[in-house]
Amino acid sequence: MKKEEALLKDHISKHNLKVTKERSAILRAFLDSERHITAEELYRNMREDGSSIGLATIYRTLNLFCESGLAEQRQFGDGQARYELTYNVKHHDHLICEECHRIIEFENQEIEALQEKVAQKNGFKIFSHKLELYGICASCSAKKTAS
Amino acid sequence: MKKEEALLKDHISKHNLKVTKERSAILRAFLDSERHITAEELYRNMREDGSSIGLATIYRTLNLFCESGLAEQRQFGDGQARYELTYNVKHHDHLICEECHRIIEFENQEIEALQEKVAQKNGFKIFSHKLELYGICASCSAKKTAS
DNA sequence: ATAATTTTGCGATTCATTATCATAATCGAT
DNA sequence: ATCGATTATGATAATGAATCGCAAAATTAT
Repeated sequence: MKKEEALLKDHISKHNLKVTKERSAILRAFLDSERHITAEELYRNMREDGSSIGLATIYRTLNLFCESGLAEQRQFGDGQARYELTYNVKHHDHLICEECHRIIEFENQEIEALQEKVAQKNGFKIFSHKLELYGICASCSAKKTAS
Repeated sequence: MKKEEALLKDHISKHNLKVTKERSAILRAFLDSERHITAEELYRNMREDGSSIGLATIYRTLNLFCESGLAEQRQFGDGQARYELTYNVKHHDHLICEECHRIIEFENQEIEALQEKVAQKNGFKIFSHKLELYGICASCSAKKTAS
């Protein structure tokens, strides 16, 4: 059993929930899918593979993944929530190309440390943060100057 | 005439738009209101003061403010867009208390510089960024440990 | 003032997400 | 394995924020 599956089952048993074939199937599909997927995209992917799981269940299950600590929900400003596996994944932030919508992950320990400093100065204890850099990537930039 | 009003009128005349009493009233109310206001809040504030301007017009006008460079729209993850005066206001980021929803603004030049460095390393040109620190403020923290 | 154009308010509409509810599946105890 | 209690599911309705369409009203250039 994969450790992601074990984590989910642990959360399920601790909260009097139930292991269902739908939840197992959605977890498998989620782990297989590209990062930063939306509920709709995951729904369509699974339908194409013959699944008959409903969209509401996808939403419910993705929320369950977030509650269990497997995943996190992100809002990149396009109106749809995106879900990302975060269990056993190093923390990182995002660079987003507004042209081709490519998402690059990065981590920067110096920035994290400075954030802590800012929080401390303001008497805050940080639980989470969101750092997103929006711009244009090298290849889109090249395409633009070419045209 | 305030410089905010002048900026808006400049944008209006450059785009063959029209100065209306609604737009002027919304601008006045917006400048008077607390920062990070939602369209609904601004709508309710104005209604309470006897305005009969419709909600759709508030939305349209706040978008106009953003297009004119007066304001910016922000998403703090509670599902409603918030609007903030940014014209003639120094750039800053946000600390958000998840307990009392207080929003503190801060600026940190070191972090900004590091962001540029990250972008450069990845071949990106940054247009904008979003840095939000979510946590609990000192007074809420004190209340919690007291109870 | 007139005509051309833009704006407004209202209600209808969209879109993502959640709630409802009847039926089905799961799980622990027998 | 079966039963009973509880939770999960799928379909659809409902929600809430934001936008759209349209007829009527307001604005601007002439």
